[in-house]
Amino acid sequence: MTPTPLPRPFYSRDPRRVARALLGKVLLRDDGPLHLSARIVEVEAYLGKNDLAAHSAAGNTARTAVLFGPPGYAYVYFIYGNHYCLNVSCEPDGKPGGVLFRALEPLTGIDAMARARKINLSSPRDLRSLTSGPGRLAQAFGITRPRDNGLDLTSPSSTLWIGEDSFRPGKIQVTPRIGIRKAADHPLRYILAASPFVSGPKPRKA
DNA sequence: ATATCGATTATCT
DNA sequence: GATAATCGATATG
Repeated sequence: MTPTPLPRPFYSRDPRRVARALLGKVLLRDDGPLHLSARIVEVEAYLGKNDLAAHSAAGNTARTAVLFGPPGYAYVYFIYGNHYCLNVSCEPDGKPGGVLFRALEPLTGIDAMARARKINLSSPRDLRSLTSGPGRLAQAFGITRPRDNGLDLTSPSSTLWIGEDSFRPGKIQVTPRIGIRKAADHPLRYILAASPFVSGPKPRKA
């Protein structure tokens, strides 16, 4: 079943509400013959105000302009000299805010994702390593700043967009955000508690 | 199993 | 000049 796109008003609100609502939705790459899709299982909210960890805290610059623009657009940044990470802009035009995609569950195009990640899928059989982590999922989807920053994620005619199908998420868990030094104590990370594709060490039985 | 570290560059101070 | 919304490799228990 093909997902239907999420409209712009979906993103035109507080990033915490967008983050929660995005869990269980689907990220799609449609680029010529390439068709990838994966379910969103882990996200983080970055607030426009009172959030020192957000890139928008440095003001509206060439780098962060998308975060200050209208909602529903891709903000892609480059970090640690190695990795791209994907966000979607939130809040109405003029107000910053965004949601970072931290982990996905691969649905279709798994072989192409493995190729993009340079992972041999046969022996470790570890689907988690494809899209579990913000840098990993960006690599699996071929997301870069030059290609994808500023794309409209509400339009299926974009090569990258977000849709919903009939999936209904189970229990949602909220934790502190990962990998930040500033404002590390706020509970702004949202995960599907039942998903084995959440980033971090492999879940272990109690 | 956890801990530490190098990679490599855009951005900000 | 220092730091960063990370990852993968290596070292150590």
